[in-house]
Amino acid sequence: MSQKNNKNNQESEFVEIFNYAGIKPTEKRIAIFKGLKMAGKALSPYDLVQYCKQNLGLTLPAVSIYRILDLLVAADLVHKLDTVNKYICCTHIDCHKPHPHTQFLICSLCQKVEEVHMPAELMAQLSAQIQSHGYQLNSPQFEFQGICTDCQALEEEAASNA
Amino acid sequence: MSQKNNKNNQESEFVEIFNYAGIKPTEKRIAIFKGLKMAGKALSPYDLVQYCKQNLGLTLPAVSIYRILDLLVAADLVHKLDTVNKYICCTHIDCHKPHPHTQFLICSLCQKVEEVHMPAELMAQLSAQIQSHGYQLNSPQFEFQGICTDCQALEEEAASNA
DNA sequence: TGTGATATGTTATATTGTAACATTAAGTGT
DNA sequence: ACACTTAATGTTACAATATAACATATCACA
Repeated sequence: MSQKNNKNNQESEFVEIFNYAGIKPTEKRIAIFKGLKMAGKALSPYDLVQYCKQNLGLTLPAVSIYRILDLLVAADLVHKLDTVNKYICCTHIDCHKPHPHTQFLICSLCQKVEEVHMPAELMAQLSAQIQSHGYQLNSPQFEFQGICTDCQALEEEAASNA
Repeated sequence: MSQKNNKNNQESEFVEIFNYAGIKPTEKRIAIFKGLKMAGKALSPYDLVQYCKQNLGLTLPAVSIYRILDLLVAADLVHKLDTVNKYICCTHIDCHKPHPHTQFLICSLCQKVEEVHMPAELMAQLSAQIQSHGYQLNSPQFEFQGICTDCQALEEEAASNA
């Protein structure tokens, strides 16, 4: 099977995902989604402009990126990380069902993002607490800031040198 | 006791707080801190420019606000809400001791912020979970987005009218 | 009172985000 | 195939946010 076929398979996979999500699979939308998936980390809209230009040879105006990202977020194919104003590809795009609470761990130094799963019970307790204070969660998404293992190691190294 | 004396008492209270926090109690710093306290809600740096001009008759360049806010945050007199890029006065400035985990509930519609206290055990479990994924929390602060009771009511009203 | 350190102001500019409108492309019915 | 409508993207302009580099002012202390 040639590279071209692999590529086409991937493209058609995206088309399928878009169709399932109920949004039209246009060239630009797929490119942005693909870029975000390829990048494997959270990107800002302007990061994506760069990424698409360098890695996909596609020059898009920032405005289009903003618009398309909004669309992808609304379709739940992409998550917006409010704490850092970046976007990340949903890891559940293959399981075609609404997914439960999503928790993101964001490294405040290198900005690496991990989508993790915490015990459902713990998240339920947390939600209950928040609701007991009168707040209704609008999205089942939590973002937590921390320092990832890599950056912890770097920090320790720097400290021992100083 | 005259208004003037009340004001002076308040000012001197601020001076005391600043001294305790180890930062010099300059006029501008106190003004910004006071403004944030008076406002009683989270403000962006540019919001604060407006607020100080209108309510304190003090015109400060945004740059100074940024700088002073950074300082106040470092001194733990003010919290920065990363999710909304706003600042809010710490509610514990009177208790002169390092305070434990702080949780903020932020209304995603009206931006009202409440600093709440959740069960220490729940927060400990949450921290443990986050750390078990290799992330070390850099600040004991959680921000949760939701819709406050007031805005919930407004939404229901709007829905019934439609 | 002079002098170094700290605090604030000025100017300029980078970055991020949106609004208003123009253009292009894609469907739809005849 | 044709005109016609709608959706998608691009262009331009600009508002809002944030920071960098440097200038000036203020304070503390010898």
